[in-house]
Amino acid sequence: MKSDTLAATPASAPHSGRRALIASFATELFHRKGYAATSMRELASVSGIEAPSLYNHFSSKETLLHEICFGMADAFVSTAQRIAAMDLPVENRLARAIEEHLRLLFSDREAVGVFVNEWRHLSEPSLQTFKSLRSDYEQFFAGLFQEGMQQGVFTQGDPLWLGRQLLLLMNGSVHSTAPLDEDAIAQLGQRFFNLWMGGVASRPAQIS
Amino acid sequence: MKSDTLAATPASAPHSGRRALIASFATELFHRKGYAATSMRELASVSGIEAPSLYNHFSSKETLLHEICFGMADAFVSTAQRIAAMDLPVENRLARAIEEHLRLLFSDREAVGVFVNEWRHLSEPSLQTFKSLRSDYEQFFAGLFQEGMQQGVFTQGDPLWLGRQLLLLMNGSVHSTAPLDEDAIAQLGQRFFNLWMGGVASRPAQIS
DNA sequence: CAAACATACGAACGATCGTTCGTTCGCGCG
DNA sequence: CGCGCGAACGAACGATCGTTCGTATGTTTG
Repeated sequence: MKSDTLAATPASAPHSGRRALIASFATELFHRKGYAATSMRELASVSGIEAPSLYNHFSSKETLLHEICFGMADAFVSTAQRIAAMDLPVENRLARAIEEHLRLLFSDREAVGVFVNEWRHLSEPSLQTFKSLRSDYEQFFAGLFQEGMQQGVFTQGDPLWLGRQLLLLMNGSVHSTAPLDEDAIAQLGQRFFNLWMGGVASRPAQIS
Repeated sequence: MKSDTLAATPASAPHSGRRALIASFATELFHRKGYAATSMRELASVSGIEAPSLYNHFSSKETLLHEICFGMADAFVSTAQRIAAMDLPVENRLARAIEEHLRLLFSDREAVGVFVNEWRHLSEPSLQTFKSLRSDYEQFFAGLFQEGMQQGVFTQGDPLWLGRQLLLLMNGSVHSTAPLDEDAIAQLGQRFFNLWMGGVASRPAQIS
């Protein structure tokens, strides 16, 4: 019947990246409309199938969110571990951390948007695990600032506060529209690094 | 029957701030769980009434969101206009803008959280109006940076980018747990101002 | 060729959604 | 006293939610 025409397209991609495709559609929807406001039927619609068929690829709606959030979380922490192991001056490690964070961020801005804004819809115990990973990553940045302060490279302050603020700042880039190429990302990293290290004043600030 | 006991409590507050109370409960729920994930029945439950009774005070769920978002938006833009009219050096106006923004932010962190994160669930034409107000506020900060650059007080850069980043940074404080008193807010303002003007480096950054 | 498997489907489940309706009840005002 | 009105309620509406089930079909494997 209609299976000749309808099944033709799916069959043309035997067991190909259909699952990954659905995940990327889900990422876009979760990012643009939010997890709670996205229905499985809508996800199915943009995926070109019916809602029940989604469950041949993912066991639940939350599984989709889980994969997106933990996929990004794992990428961030493993990058952090790689940089932490580098034998470089602390300010260079910070510059590297900024650049790598931005690189990861711009590799999939929508996934990062979900990672940043929708993780709270995870349920236990995943929620606790996620928070733990997130805390690890914050601690990595805090550690850089603390180390820099001990060496006198950075001015004194609350390292954890500085780390969180820096992450907050960079993550804001998920809202930008245009994708950035490799060079533009490196330049943006410089921009963040310079702002963070030197501020915006032409001379040291002097206000009571 | 039960009306003797049930109606007693509501009657004790004749036509008092019931409406405002519901709005504040809604703010807390929208902030903690998100607009889409908050049901009218849950809001009614924490308000101590049944769901249909909510419609004696608000004509729809979105009306609640509308009031919260535009309440904050109006407060922010009117503050901006007040500061813009001040006869002060641009860096002092920036410091004032930071402090007043934080003051407003900490006057109701939950409402700001909704203002920042849940506005996208507004529908047209409110959505366009909101974006316009938001843009006005960003332009106010961008204007400060641009003015500072023309005077040579700030280093050159993209003023709109700087403005958005600064707002992003400050708005992150909605996630902090503890409320801050007047002095603590002023100190935090100084902290932001110093970070923004002078960065974190003990000496000017020097990395290729 | 047949059995097993992956993947799609329509139908439908119970739950919950935002909201409407008709009604009741108590308070304040004439 | 009586009358209206704000504010509450239970019942219920249609819609939509995430998900399950039985089934059909096409591909892969033995």
